[in-house]
Amino acid sequence: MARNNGTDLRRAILDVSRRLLVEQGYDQLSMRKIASQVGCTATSIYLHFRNKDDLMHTLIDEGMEMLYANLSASAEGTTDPMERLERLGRAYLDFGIGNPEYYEVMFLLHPKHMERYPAEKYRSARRNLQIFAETLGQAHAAAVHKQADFSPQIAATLVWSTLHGLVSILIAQRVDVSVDREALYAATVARLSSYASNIAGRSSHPEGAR
Amino acid sequence: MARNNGTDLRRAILDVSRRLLVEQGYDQLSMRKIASQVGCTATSIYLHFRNKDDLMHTLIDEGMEMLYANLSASAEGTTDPMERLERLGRAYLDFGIGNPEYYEVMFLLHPKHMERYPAEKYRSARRNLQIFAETLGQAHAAAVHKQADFSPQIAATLVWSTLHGLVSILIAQRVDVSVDREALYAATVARLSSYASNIAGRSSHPEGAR
Amino acid sequence: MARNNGTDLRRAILDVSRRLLVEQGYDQLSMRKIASQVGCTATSIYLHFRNKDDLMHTLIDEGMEMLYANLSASAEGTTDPMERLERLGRAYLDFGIGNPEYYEVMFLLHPKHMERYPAEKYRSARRNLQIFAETLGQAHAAAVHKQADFSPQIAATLVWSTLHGLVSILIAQRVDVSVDREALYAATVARLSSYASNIAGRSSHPEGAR
Amino acid sequence: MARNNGTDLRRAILDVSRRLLVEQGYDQLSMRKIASQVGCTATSIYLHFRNKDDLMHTLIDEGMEMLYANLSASAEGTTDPMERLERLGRAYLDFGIGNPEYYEVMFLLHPKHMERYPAEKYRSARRNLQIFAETLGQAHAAAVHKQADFSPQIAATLVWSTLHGLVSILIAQRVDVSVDREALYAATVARLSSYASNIAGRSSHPEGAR
DNA sequence: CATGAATGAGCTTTCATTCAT
DNA sequence: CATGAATGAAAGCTCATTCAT
Repeated sequence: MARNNGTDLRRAILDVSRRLLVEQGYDQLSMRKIASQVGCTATSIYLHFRNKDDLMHTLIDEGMEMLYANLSASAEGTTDPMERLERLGRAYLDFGIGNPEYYEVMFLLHPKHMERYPAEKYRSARRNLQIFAETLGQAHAAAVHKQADFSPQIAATLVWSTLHGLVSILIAQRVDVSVDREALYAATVARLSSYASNIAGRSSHPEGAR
Repeated sequence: MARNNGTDLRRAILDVSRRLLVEQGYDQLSMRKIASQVGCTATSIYLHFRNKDDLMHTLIDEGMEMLYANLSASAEGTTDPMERLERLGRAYLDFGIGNPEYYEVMFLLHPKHMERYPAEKYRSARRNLQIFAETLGQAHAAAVHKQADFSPQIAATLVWSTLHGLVSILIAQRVDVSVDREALYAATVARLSSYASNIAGRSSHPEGAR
Repeated sequence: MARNNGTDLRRAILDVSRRLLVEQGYDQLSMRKIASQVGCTATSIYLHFRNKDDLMHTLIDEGMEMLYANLSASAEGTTDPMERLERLGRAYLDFGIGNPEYYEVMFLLHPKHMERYPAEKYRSARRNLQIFAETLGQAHAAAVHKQADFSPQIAATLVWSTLHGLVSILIAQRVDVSVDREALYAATVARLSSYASNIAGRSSHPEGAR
Repeated sequence: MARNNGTDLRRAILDVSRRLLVEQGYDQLSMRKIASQVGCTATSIYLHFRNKDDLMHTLIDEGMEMLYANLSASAEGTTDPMERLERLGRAYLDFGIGNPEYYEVMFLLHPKHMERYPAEKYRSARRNLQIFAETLGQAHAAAVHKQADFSPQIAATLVWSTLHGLVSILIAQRVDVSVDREALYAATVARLSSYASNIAGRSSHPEGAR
């Protein structure tokens, strides 16, 4: 109630918005509700954000940061590319499943709903993709002298697509309850390595196999 | 304005709804907008659909039927499980990319937005999943006498998750324009076979294993 | 479903309307609902009633008839004016409490809601009032040679007002649950005789008696 | 259009609502109509009242306060219970006839139409009933050492029922124009004392008391 | 920096009623 | 005698946003 300054209010608005988003979903989120939870007037929000879109964009940016932080942390302390990759995969899945409504705004919300969000901003996802790409590149480098089937960028996109596929069918509650979540998790993460393999060509199974 | 009969109007409402859905997104879709595009009154829609949910559900049902038809047709004339699997995969991707409007209601819409849609209806997706599961099972049978890492049901879910992942990041326009779509397609479809492999254990990479 | 002729349909509409009225109240009553319960189209109702008001008026008329029948029956077989009066009172209360929604349309509905109901029609209540007035007159005659404080018409209106007062506070659920209904009933009915007394002047507290 | 402050608007909304209520009846009363009469937008009403019910409840509360004030004032300066009772009766009738709009929401509206009005609130009528009960109790005390036929609470309810009966048939315009209003008034008020008598047993018919 | 008041557009849904058949 | 299709009006309510203070 007593607030020091405007920065605090901005912070409070963002925190409340994120919480409401996570708790109630995007289309339950209104300026009025945010204001009432923050303890200010709806009008005050406009002092800190140009409009609702601006607020959402800031939220998305923060979400991307959070995800990036999670991914970075998950990979720390490991240099083995394959282990890194699996850890990154787990971290991504954990983030998505753990913050479903947030994830929804970040990745599932139709751009048409967020018309004024500058297209390039969505590509802040790119940095999150980059961390995968780098790891895949390392795996490629480790396996050496083999031709790639596709570029690291494509490999990273495929990794993402795979992870995103799992996250989103889980979020959307489309998976039959009888299916074991952990099995899906484990299998999905385990398969990520094969994308690295493909960059490196079949050679990454090879020496041992032969 | 002049319309032959009620069936036409019903059809027109469904078509317009789909179009608006993909053009403007779910929460921009209103009975009024539909009506205005169709060229009738909002009230008239209620002559054909009990309410907005009913309209959506019909859309979902139609989509599920279409998808099923596509999948069935794609697999016809092939008995080789691996080829079947790839064809199914292609068909799924084609459907999703080619009918983003349908796909959006069918798989991207959060159930929270469609509260009154009977849970069991979402499982009409199950039939579409089943067709994958059967094919995976055939592959398993073909590769014989090896333990499965996971059940056909899980394998099918993973296949779906993989396909859905690609479809939805494409629909949501989250993929960098510089990335080659066909490469993503090809790589994704090519990987589906590995799910069959895993059901059959590593033996399906036969030569080295033996 | 199979219906003989139009008279039957008219009858069915009225019966269903009355039932719906009793069960769900006036403002839940719509032409559509009636039609659906009757098993015909809303349009068909208009073949038998000019509009909703016309239907309601017919219903009110029937209600008045019912009430009149109840009152008549209740008084049969008694010639003692005082006993007749009490029986009439009971019958009125029973009708009102037993058909609250019906009673509401008949006596509580603001004329503004039923604008086109010819004012004189409301006075079909008059016949119901008349039966009270007659009984009060008989009591007057029995007590003889005393001046009346007010006319039988006024006495009847007062009787009605008293009964209506009780019925309507009960219907409107304004009476505290701790109050014994039967005590209210009994006291109200018992007091009706005093209206007769007043017509007959104080003499009916028979000076001769004391 | 130009308005000093929000209190004025709130007041205006309440006043207009009452007027429209009596002019057109409850179910013709809409937020839009109120707004248009007040000269503001329908939305503005929601700045002062949570919803339509809230508006109605405020109206009821105001009415109850007014009635209580009138009753209190009417009885001031008299200690004789019988005179007090008659004055209270007059005051009640005057209020009802004089403020049919208030009276309608307060006592004629079926709770079904006002679903969300907390049941206990309707019992704010209790305070108004209490003032009758006390006066009846005083009469009982004055007449002493006689058994009551019924409790003061029942007596008060009967008094109310009697008064309400008259008010509501008058408001609903169900009384034949040829009937003299003042006669109804006078007779009704005069009869109230008999309720006190009954509490006190027949002893209040003085001959026994003497 | 913040607010209270107000707005206009929009929402889904229900209604009584009409008209061509 | 009955229908299916359609309508225009209206309902209660929520929304993002603005403006004067």
